[in-house]
Amino acid sequence: MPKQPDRTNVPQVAVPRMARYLRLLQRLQEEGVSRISSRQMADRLSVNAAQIRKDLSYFGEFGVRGVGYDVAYLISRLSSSLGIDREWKMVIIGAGQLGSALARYRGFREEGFDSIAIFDSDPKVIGKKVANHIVRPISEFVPFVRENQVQIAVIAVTAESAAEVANLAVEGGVKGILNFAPVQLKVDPGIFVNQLDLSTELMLLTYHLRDE
Amino acid sequence: MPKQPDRTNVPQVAVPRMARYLRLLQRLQEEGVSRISSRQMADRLSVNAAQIRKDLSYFGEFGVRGVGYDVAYLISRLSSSLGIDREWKMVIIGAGQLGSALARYRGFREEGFDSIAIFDSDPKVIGKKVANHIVRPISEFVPFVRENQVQIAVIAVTAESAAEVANLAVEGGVKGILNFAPVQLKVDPGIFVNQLDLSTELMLLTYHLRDE
DNA sequence: GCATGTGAATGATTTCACAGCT
DNA sequence: AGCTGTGAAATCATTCACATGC
Repeated sequence: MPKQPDRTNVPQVAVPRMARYLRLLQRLQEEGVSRISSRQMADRLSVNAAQIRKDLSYFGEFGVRGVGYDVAYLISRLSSSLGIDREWKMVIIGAGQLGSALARYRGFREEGFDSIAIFDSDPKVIGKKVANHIVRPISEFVPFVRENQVQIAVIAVTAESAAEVANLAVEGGVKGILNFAPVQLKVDPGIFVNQLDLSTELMLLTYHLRDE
Repeated sequence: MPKQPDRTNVPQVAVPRMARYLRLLQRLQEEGVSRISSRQMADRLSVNAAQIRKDLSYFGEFGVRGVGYDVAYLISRLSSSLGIDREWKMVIIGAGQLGSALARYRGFREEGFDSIAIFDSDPKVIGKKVANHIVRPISEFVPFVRENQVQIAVIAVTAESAAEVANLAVEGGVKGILNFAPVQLKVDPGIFVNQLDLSTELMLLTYHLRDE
């Protein structure tokens, strides 16, 4: 009987690494590579080969001993493990600079993330066209999200409005939030929030650079 | 003799947490709070209070026993620990949607990050105005960065051009790179790269949502 | 009494090293 | 011979619990 991978003991930190592996594999496939070893992947990513093998093993046995991994097969299994083997419906809240840029970003659609609407509360912005979507008033948000079974909301509003907007998202039944506003959101358990703060990302640089 | 905090044994993961603490403290200061305990901070951030104290202790002794931390003082010490107690000169490469949005983002300047120029290779974009800067041709990049002692480059170009652009950045003497392109950059040691991939951030959500 | 700062204990993650398969 | 998958060892990080000081 084949061992069933148990998702409960996947280390948190392994998940973003899996995404990086997938990125590399997609690139390799474009380059025409059809088979690869953990060692070769490790060289390209500057990580330890055993770590790659162990990370993959949390999700299943994808390789062949003595041979390596089939690139196409591994892409398909990783995509499935990361949940991007299907389309996700996503809306963007905040049609400012960042929200508009996100709405237009092609990389999302390529990975199965489909921005189906963009919302704002500013009457000056509502009705304008952003990336083949008309900016909708935030008042339409909850019914829209309910009706269209939207699973993901991307919050690109100011720190002041973010908490309020997050409540609407939860009210509408959204299951995951990617939050660019620099505030810690408090949401119901069962709703997953990924907090992304661009200034914080720059601080990671300055921390390392500060005394050179 | 006071113990000197030894930066070599600061856990990697503590650094982004420090940035979160700083964010909270800035917010508390706006709310008029002047003193806080690790417990109160822990409650607001949903983390363990001992972790906050230990993280802070990697950088010094900032609190008073029996009393807590002075918010203004802790902000100043954290800012210094994270290297944002001064202005950083930054340029943006890529004047597409994301690059333009980043150039206009006000949050950067508030934390001391000063975008002093934006570059692109597309003649259709060069010369246009983005957030009070004229988009400059990439050919001017290396001399500009050298002359102005730019320390940080933000890469917001396609995956295809990113490696090339990173080489230019290093050639110009940039010390830190924030890379939004979904490729692993290989740069000289001593240059610090923070890789930020927006699709990957969404995958963190879908991983958790995939079977609900 | 109250809250910090920190060794010591626990827990998590990474790396090693090798059995097992091709 | 070459490479995966994985227990066991080593390393790294978090939490406990309490001495120390206000």
